[in-house]
Amino acid sequence: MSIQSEAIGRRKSRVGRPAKAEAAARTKETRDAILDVAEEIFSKHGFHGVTTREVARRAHVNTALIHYYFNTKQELFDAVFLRRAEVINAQRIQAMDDYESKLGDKVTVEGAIEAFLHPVLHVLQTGGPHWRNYFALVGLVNSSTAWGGEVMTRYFDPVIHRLIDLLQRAMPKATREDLYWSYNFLSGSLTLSLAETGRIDRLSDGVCKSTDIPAFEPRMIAYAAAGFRRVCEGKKPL
Amino acid sequence: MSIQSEAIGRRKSRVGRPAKAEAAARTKETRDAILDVAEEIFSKHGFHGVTTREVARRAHVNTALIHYYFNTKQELFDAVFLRRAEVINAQRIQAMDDYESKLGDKVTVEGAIEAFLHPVLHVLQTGGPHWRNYFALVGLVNSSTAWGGEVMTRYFDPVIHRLIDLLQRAMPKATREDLYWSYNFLSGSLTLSLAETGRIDRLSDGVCKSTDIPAFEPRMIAYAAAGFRRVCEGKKPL
DNA sequence: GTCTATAAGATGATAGAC
DNA sequence: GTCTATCATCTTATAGAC
Repeated sequence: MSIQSEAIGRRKSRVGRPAKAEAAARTKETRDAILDVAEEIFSKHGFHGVTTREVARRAHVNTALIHYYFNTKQELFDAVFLRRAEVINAQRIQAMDDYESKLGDKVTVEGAIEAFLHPVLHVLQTGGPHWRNYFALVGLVNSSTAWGGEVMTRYFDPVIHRLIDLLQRAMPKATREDLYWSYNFLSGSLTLSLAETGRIDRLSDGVCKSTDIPAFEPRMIAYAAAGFRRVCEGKKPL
Repeated sequence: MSIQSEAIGRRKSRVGRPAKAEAAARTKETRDAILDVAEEIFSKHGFHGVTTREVARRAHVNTALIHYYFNTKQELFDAVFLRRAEVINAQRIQAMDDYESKLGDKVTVEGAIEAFLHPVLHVLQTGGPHWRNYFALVGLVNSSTAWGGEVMTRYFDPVIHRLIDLLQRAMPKATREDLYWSYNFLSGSLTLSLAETGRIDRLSDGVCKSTDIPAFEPRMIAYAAAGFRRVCEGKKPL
């Protein structure tokens, strides 16, 4: 933000700078308002279930501004997806690097999975509704035949491969095939929970709440770790 | 089909019946052609990503016929979802009933999950592309915030509760909360795989194929059963 | 049951004033 | 940067002939 305004300010004399900086700040506010609204309704209704007019209306912004800032609806969608992916991916890579640095050859399946999951669950619990909307969108995209394969690959592959490498170190005899299949099960469990459809709330008649991260996290880690171990280093044949 | 044509035939004399039967058969063919096409493209692009014109075009049918047979686009979608749900749900309930009758108090976690999964995987492998499309649609709907909670509850709750009861019998000390959370993890793993997004194919660089049921089934059962046991009857605290 | 024609409205996107 | 006005097209759905 300050970098951008200084770069612009350079063209004019010093007295022009505060005004420029204010304008740049307002630009960013408008852009973010559009992104936040788009994120929310894309996560509920998918790409085709959202109109640029609806985004504009809810962001209290003129329809033409959507195209001024993002050109097309598709590019708006991509911008929504990318914005938080960059942030969370860096955190997850960092968490896994830190964990491996600390444990070395003593990395465990539980530890690896926790390092992989925790940044997501932490921001879900403390990051406010925007992050909840974002991860609901990730959950939806991940299960979509038209988008899931390509988009998820584009944005999330490096993080996944970091996890697979860690797990391979925890289970040196595991085959790549077993690791990838198991990861697919983990991914499904995680993204369905992120989608927060309220399904488990209805199914359990209120016993479980889809937004209850403290109930979710330890169970998710225990369930996935036990599953990985059984598939990747099980004594009995499958 | 034969029941329907006889019911219609009753109104006219015997000579009218062959013609009536033929007309009824053609009606059913047209209806099914529309449903099959709708199923295919709904599963790829979701409710809003499909137009009734596109369904009509691909089914080689006039646009007005969509509305003649199904009234609205929403009712067409519901008909697509219901058609195979009835078939597969009956099979799954039957498989779990048979399993419990045979094993009685000796039901196992693996056995219960297999009875729950196998009818789905069997029809996926032997039922042709229509069933693949159908389950991809179920996977998409299950992760959708707008549809997932309500629609899945409406169509699939009885089957799930039958599984939970079986698992409770296999693990008498398990709490409802642990059972429902674990089921949610199983559900995510299953529906992501059903969605067949090609994600695992890309991620594993071809080592795993999302359509490879014989590779999927034993791993899925082993992974889920180990997860359930760990969460629902784990000795160590989570 | 199947067709043509069309209503009635929404949609993504742009041009051009300010 | 933000607005108004508008284009060209597509959408669901229906009326009415055959």
